[in-house]
Formats: sequence, structure tokens, C-alpha cells
Amino acid sequence: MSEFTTLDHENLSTAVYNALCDGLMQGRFQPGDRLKIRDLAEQFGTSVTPIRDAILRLAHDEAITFRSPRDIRIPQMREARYREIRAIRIRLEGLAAETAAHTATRTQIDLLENILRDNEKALAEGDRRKGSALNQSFHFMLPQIAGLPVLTGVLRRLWLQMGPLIADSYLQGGRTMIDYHYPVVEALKRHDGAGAAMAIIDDIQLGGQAVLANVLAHDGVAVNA
Amino acid sequence: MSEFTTLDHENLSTAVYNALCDGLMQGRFQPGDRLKIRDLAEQFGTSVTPIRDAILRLAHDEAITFRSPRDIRIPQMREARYREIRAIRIRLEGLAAETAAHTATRTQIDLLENILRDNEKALAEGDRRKGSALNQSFHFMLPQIAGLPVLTGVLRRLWLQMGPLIADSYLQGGRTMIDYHYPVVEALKRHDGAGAAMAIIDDIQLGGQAVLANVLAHDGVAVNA
DNA sequence: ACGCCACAGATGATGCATCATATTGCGCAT
DNA sequence: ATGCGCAATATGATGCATCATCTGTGGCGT
Repeated sequence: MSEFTTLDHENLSTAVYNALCDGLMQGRFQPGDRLKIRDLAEQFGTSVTPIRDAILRLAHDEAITFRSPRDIRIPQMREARYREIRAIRIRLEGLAAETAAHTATRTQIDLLENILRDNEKALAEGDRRKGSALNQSFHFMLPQIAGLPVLTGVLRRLWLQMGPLIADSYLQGGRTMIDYHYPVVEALKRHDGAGAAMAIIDDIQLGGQAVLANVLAHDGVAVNA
Repeated sequence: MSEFTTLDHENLSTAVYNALCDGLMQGRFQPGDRLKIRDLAEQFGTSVTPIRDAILRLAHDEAITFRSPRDIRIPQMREARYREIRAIRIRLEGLAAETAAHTATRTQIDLLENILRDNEKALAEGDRRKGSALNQSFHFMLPQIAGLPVLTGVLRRLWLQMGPLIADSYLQGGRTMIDYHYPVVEALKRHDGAGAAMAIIDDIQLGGQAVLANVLAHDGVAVNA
């Protein structure tokens, strides 16, 4: 857990929150890691107040938990919880893909294809962090194309909870993390809502097998590390 | 907006947050109402810090918004947003009902029927606030029966955004707010997942027509129900 | 030697002082 | 009389001091 980059503009609490979110999504925190408000305040160069605000928000998102009143930690994803989140994502990202198929413009589809191209490159170069970020970008493009801001927010929270897990799993995912994205784009081009929904569901279930395997490895009985 | 009851136990911020949530769900705030941290601190008898924490959380939930950096208000629900939330609820409460149908025990079904009975009584007595609360209880029993805590949290947030609207709409809803609940319970008794999902979707769409009418009356152009 | 208790350090919660800024209202000039 | 501008006030943001509590270690007693 190295230092964080500068916190620009607007609101300190929000800036810290965003920085911590990024850290979470990039796998800079491991499950079990403990966060200390004073330490973070020092790292960010602020007082404890904005850090506390950010921590509270993250805790509200269940992206971090208070193991005891004074022990703030990155939680371990349990299998049941992952399966539940996956079931929710299937419903919601399915909705996003279906709607996006009806509204997607040529420009937006080009954007998606650019993401895929960049992702291929990241994969070829073995840049996991970038690949993971692009995978996420792809998924979040769908509710955005669909024009569903509330859905975007809900999904963001779910991804936040999966953050440390996803970042870790992407390493083992390999091509399966991207292969299933192509049928999604194809369905969008055909304005095929049902097809797009099925394609993204495939991605979540099949492409996400590496994630599930990762959960099982950590959650199951033998919890080492 | 009268005074709030005592804030017991644990964490002041959380207590204030919960109190404000309750206020929101009970329709004690109207869209456009302005919240002032110092005033609330006085009403709750705390310093501004816990109030600020709670406000921040509510803002994060988009249950309240910062119109300007210093102007905290209850937002007006717009039609597009309501439709989006409804679409999400259809997916998610459908999932909850379907799962609940497979897992519901006799005891849990009894609980649901108790809620319906109380709701009938509240309706007969014209106790709208109680009726609205029981309606909410019914909906939240489903993800709870299904054993889906993450889903419960997601739905809670969505309901929070609809809080002032729902409380207001229940007045005009009349029996349609409860009629569609009975088929849900019947489907649960039959362990009919698809039936339960369809029944709750009916409730959201048909029972919720009063809500939509309410949104339309306040929001954009005067469209009919 | 082992176990219990006490004290010190750590750490989040709370309260509050201060700051920056936006809003509002009054006064002055035209 | 009206409009512009300045100042007073309101109000959220930030920082920080203090408090309560938990943790862990070391010493004392058995």
C-alpha cells in the first residue's frame, strides 16, 4: 500500500473516497488489511476528518467493515456473498445490456471496440492492472450507454465490494476475461436486446469462473495466507 | 418536520442516519425541503459532527442532494428516474420473490400474512403512515426470506430515494397498494418461483400506478396516469 | 512459573473552533 | 426609484483537541 496521488479539486472527503475506491478496484488493498484513520490522514496529507468521512462512506458501501469499533478492515469475500452479487449483476447488467442494445449509437459502439482493442493490448503486454481497469470500463459503459444513472450507481457499489477480489482474479482469468465481451458488442450492433443480455450474462458466469474459483480458494476451509 | 425521538445506543452518526431514514420513509420530509446541519444538531441534541456524517451518508445514497455546496435539499423525483428505479426493482424484487418461493418456511409465510392482516386493518382505519410502513415491510420480507443481504441493502437504498414519494403516494393508492400482495403469498405457498416473481412484478407495476401518477403530477408535463 | 490486574499506548467518536464562501439585505449612487 | 456593490450573516468544510474504550505488555502475587 504505497502513497496515493494528489487529491485535486472540490471536496476533500470525496477526493479521498475516490482515491480509496480506486485503490480498492486496483487491488491495492488485500482482504484483511487494516486501515487506520490517522495513518491515512498522514499519507494523504489531510486531517483525520476527510479521511473519516471517506471511511464512513466506504463502510456504508460495505466495501470495508468495522470488525470491532476500532478495527477497520478490508473484508474477505465469502462464497455466498459472491454468488448473491453475481445473481444481482446478472439481473442488472442484463437490464443494462438490453437497454443499451436499443439505444447504442455508432459512436458509442466504437468506444466499446476501442476498449476491447486496448484490453487486448494490455493482455498481450501482460499489464494486469490496466486489463482489469479496462474490463471494468467495458462493463460500466453499458449502463452509461443505456442512460441509466441509478443503475450505474448500484453497480458501482457492487463492484466496489468485489474490488480486491476482481483485481486479484484478473491475474488468473486470462483471455476468458475478455472473450465474452465480443458477443456483447455484436449484439449491440444488431440492436438485439435479448442477445446482448444473454451475452453479458455469459460473460458474468463463464468469464467470471476464475473469480469464483478464487473465492472458493480463499473462502473454503483451508484459509491460509 | 417535528422533533425526532431519542437516539439510543451505539453510534450517534448511525442513529441520526437511521432517524433521518425513518423520517424520509414516513414522508416527514417533502421534496424541496432544505436541511440545515446546525438546526438538525439542535433538534437531535448533538453536535454537528454526527449530523454531518449522517447527511453525508444520505447524500451518498442520493436520498438528499447538495443543490449548491451549502444548500442541502430533498430532491424531487423525476419521471425518468422513477421509471429507472422501477425497472431495477422489477429485476431485483423479482429475484427476491423467486428465491424466497424456494426457501420460504411456514413460519415466514405466517409472518407475511400477519403483515397483510395488519395492513388491512391500517387501511380500514385510514392509518396511512402505518399502511405505508407495512407495505414497505412486506416488500423487504422477500429478500430477507430469500436470505439475500446484499440485495436487501440495494433495495433499501432505492426505497430511500423513493421515500418521500412513496409515503405521499400511498394516500392515493388505496387498496391497489395491497391487493397485489396476496398472489405473492399464494405463490410462495406453492413454492412457485416464477409465479412469485410475476406477482411481485404485477404489484410494482400495477400497484405502483398511483406512484407513477404522483410523479407525473409533480414532474414534467401533465401526462395522465 | 503461570495467571491476573493495572497502566500506558493506540485509535475511533465526538464536540467544537475556525475558515471559506455563498447568500442576502441594506445603502449609496445614478 | 432602481440597480450595483459591499458588508453582515449563514452555513458547510476542515482541522484539531479531547474523550472513551480497546489492546497489549509488564509487573506483581500466588
